[in-house]
Amino acid sequence: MSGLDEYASELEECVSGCPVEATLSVVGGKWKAIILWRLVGGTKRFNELQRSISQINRKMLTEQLRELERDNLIIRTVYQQVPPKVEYSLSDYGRTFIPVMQAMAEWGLVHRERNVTNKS
Amino acid sequence: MSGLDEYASELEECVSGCPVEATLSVVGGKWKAIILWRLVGGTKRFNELQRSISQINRKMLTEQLRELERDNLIIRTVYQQVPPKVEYSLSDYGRTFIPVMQAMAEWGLVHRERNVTNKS
DNA sequence: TAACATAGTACCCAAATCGAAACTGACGGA
DNA sequence: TCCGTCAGTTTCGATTTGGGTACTATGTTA
Repeated sequence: MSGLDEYASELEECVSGCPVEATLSVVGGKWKAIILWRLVGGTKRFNELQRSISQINRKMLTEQLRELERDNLIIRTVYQQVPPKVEYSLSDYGRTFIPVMQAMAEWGLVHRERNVTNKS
Repeated sequence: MSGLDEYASELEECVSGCPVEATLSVVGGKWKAIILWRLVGGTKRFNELQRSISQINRKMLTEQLRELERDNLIIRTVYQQVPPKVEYSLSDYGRTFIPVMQAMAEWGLVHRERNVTNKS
């Protein structure tokens, strides 16, 4: 209990803004965490990403990638070729987000199981 | 590296839907994680929550709380009093989400520090 | 000569989300 | 009688997000 309380006092205080809110301001929204999670598996090309995230369209994917690049979470590499080739990968900073995504993914698995066995 | 790869193969596969996406479907959006994080500190009344999340208005808070209750993450307790008293607290299931929030909060702290020291 | 591929951009419209403000209801106090 | 409290609901408008279609470049392939 006291361990959790320490966390609470350290992390919960929202004087200079809630830290959870700070995280959401960068990786919130419908797509960013999903995109980053795809990149954990390694460098991906634009169309590769789009195909692996079935519901996203080009415009959305472009926008989200641009914002992630602006916030230094991913690196965009353009190869001067025809047809074009652009690769996206996690930056070192982006990789610091992997533990958060792992926590989310694990919880998501359990959540899905729970919703299969216990439909309430 | 292989430890991470195991995670990747287990968690990244999105055949039955990406687990990160599954998590976002329940606690995604602008407010839910923030509300849940407030409740880690213990039971809160409606107005207490509203005051502690300065940017949220009553309508949004009501909606988000209703959805969190519907998904069994929080418990709503109504006291038959005038003026009304309604308390919100994390359910056992909601508490399983604490590690994810902790990961988010920790990353948020580091992110903020980074943005203070390195304004790029 | 036409089609195909990639990684976009531009434009325009629809839908979901967000938010400010007013309203509610029942009781206690001035 | 009017005001304040709490926990909302209702209404309406604004903002954000999402998405379809067409268009771009250019080298390779049929």
